[in-house]
Amino acid sequence: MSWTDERVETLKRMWGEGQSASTIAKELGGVTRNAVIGKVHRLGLSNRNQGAAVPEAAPAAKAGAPSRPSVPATVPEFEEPATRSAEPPRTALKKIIPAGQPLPPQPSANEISEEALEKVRAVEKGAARLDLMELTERTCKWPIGDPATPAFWFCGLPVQQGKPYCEAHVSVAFQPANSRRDRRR
DNA sequence: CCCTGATTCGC
DNA sequence: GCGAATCAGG
Repeated sequence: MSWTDERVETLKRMWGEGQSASTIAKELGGVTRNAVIGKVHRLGLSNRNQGAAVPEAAPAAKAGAPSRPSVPATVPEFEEPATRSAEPPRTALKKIIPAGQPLPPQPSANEISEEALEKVRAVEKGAARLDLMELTERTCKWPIGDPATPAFWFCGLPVQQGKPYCEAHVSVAFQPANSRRDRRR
């Protein structure tokens, strides 16, 4: 695969949207996230953040391969804001959750088999208890606890292939239509 | 362990 | 220019 105009444009757009390199790579196909990152740098749009000019004294010397003349490069000068009455709103860029799926709906334990519920309980005791930041495409995204309290985490167990949840949570999240079908009243 | 972007350097 | 390997961090 090569970087056609179209592909570059997609790259620019997605990178601008804050998508991760790996996500972009998947979207484009035929390239790895490394390729995407490399291209991003070559295009000169590496810094999604514009204002962070860190002086950064060269840490130098790694044992293996210091062959860089280490050019300070052009550090764009930045001005100290004269007025600072209040904290800047620090309105961040919209961030997009890396994990593919949106957060799951809370379980409504209506027509779920006792067996499945039991399993879930057992699983939740041994869950990985992951933080939001730690969720990936392969970690169960089932929320446990009250999001408003500190005692809130995500299951985090290995997901079932292609699903956002682990096996136990898949079984309560995706009920077969037949089981809830023909519930007459 | 999974992920993220950053950097280097042979091609 | 390209991107795998590697680095550094979460």
